[in-house]
Amino acid sequence: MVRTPCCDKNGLKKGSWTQEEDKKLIAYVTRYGHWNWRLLPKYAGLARCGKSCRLRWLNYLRPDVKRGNFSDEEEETIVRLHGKLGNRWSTIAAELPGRTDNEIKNHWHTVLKKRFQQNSIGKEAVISESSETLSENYSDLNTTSDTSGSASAAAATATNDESYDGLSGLDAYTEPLSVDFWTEPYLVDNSYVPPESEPVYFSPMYEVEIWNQNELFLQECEGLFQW
DNA sequence: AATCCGTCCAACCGCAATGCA
DNA sequence: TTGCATTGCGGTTGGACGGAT
Repeated sequence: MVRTPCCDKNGLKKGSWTQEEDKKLIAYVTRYGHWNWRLLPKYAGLARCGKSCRLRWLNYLRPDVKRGNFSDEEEETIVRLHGKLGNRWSTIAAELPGRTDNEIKNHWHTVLKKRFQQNSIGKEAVISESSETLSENYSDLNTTSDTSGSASAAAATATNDESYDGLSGLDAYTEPLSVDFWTEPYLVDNSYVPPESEPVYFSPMYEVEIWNQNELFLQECEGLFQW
């Protein structure tokens, strides 16, 4: 979606994720969990590095990721915690269920920071800078939030709704899947023979019958992914 | 209609922290 | 205790998109 797709020196794909890749990742993590991000893409039939898979799952595909605009309460929390903690986005994210550190970081840089800067400029004309603490600036934001930020956020959301956002692709669980999807991981990976030290029972190859007769699994997934 | 420009945000990168043999 | 592997975090990038010109 964003970066130009390319392959690195190891032949691993980079750039935006396709619907098919999302399906594979969701299907694998839902069933087996993320017991080892490094080995996961190999077992899941993905030509991605584990780091990329982890990021995609945590920031976008997890069933509990909240999409859409930030509420006033959420923005207030972000501003307050940022004033207290600084750029500790993961800690801030922990206080906002369903929001990821990446999402919060982006929202801060695109909306809240500007609001904060505008607010600071406005206040400089009235209050001497020396007497004003950073936290006061932040707390001020809570009562002066205008609608411009929300409007732009809403516009961005609308944009996302129209394009492929990965989540619409989760119709994977409501629309019939092709046989290819469930068999492709084996086709991709069948050249890989895990060493004895690796837990082969986490591999789809270990449960071929389940992956081929996936009706029950699909029903389980439908219950988990109701975006 | 075409082009420019600013905004948004998914994804990458590098480094720090943690786990484990 | 040490060194390697893995995970987690924060900064940054750059393409898509929409509005302005």
